[in-house]
Amino acid sequence: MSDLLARLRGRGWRVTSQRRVVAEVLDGDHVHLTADEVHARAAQLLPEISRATVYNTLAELASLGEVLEVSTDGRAKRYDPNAHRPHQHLVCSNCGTIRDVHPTGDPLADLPAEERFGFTVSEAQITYRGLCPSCNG
Amino acid sequence: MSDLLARLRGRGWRVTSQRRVVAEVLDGDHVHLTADEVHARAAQLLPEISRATVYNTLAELASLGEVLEVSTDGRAKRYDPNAHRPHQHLVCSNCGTIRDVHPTGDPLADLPAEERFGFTVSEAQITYRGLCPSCNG
DNA sequence: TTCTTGACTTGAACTCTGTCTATCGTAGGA
DNA sequence: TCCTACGATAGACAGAGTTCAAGTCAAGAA
Ligand SMILES: [Mn+2]
Ligand SMILES: [Mn+2]
Ligand SMILES: [Zn+2]
Ligand SMILES: [Zn+2]
Repeated sequence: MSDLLARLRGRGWRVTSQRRVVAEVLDGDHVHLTADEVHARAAQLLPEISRATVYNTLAELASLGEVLEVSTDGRAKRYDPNAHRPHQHLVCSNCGTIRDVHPTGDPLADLPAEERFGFTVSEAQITYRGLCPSCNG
Repeated sequence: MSDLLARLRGRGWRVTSQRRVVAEVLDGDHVHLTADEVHARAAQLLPEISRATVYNTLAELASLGEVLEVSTDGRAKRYDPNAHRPHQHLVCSNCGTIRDVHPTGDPLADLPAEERFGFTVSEAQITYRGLCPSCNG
């Protein structure tokens, strides 16, 4: 995420303190925070940052392909900085923990032409569910 | 869906006019309505039906396994009467149309043990995305 | 360095989706 | 036909996200 700010500057973005702290909060592996979680952590670094700015920045980063929007349950969307290596998600049905996983093979290959209804299919999103070690008695 | 009411009666449910119209609205193939869409259609058959009753009934049907809750986007959950044959979903990225699809093979087989992080994995939900014939110029 | 300006940020009101609760109504058994 | 526990209702409430008018400031120009 460190050169993210450089890439954004290259695209003509103003680099503001708000955007810097959002980028900082989104650093790491297996990070899948909700917008309000991002806001809470950003506010520890920059107390006056507003909710609207966090929502705006996350939506912009997502539309540039710099972060992924992940909705595993019907609740709040989660924001994923691991946008440059394709992956899927494994979610604990009990506690909600999310891990990045890398299945073998091409998921699109399993959808035969007669099951495509004339669609141009470009992507397959897989959510694996189960119990994590802590929740699995 | 016609014998649904019989199954519910067998489980000790009271068969009310509200539950009848919800069951009627949920009949058909490739049906994936939101709760408020179900409410709107039910209200054409039974104008005084309330939003709360539709939400309650759908949640109960889902917990009995009679309908599926599907969340393909971060928006409203959709309710799927096709609960007795396992399937996945194909969604148009442009207009949101949803089709039931049946991929070949077992999706769980593609997740190797070293990518399971000690989880007991029981289910894989796949959302295929692309453009439907109408949206694909 | 200072000036200028349009992009960015803010906070509050607003929308959408879903839940809860107190009260009223009725399906179905006695 | 009567009883009553289960179900329905309206409206308040909550969580997630969006919108907007007004104020602020990053960064290029001079
Ligand atoms: Mn991820
Ligand atoms: Mn379906
Ligand atoms: Zn768990
Ligand atoms: Zn379409």
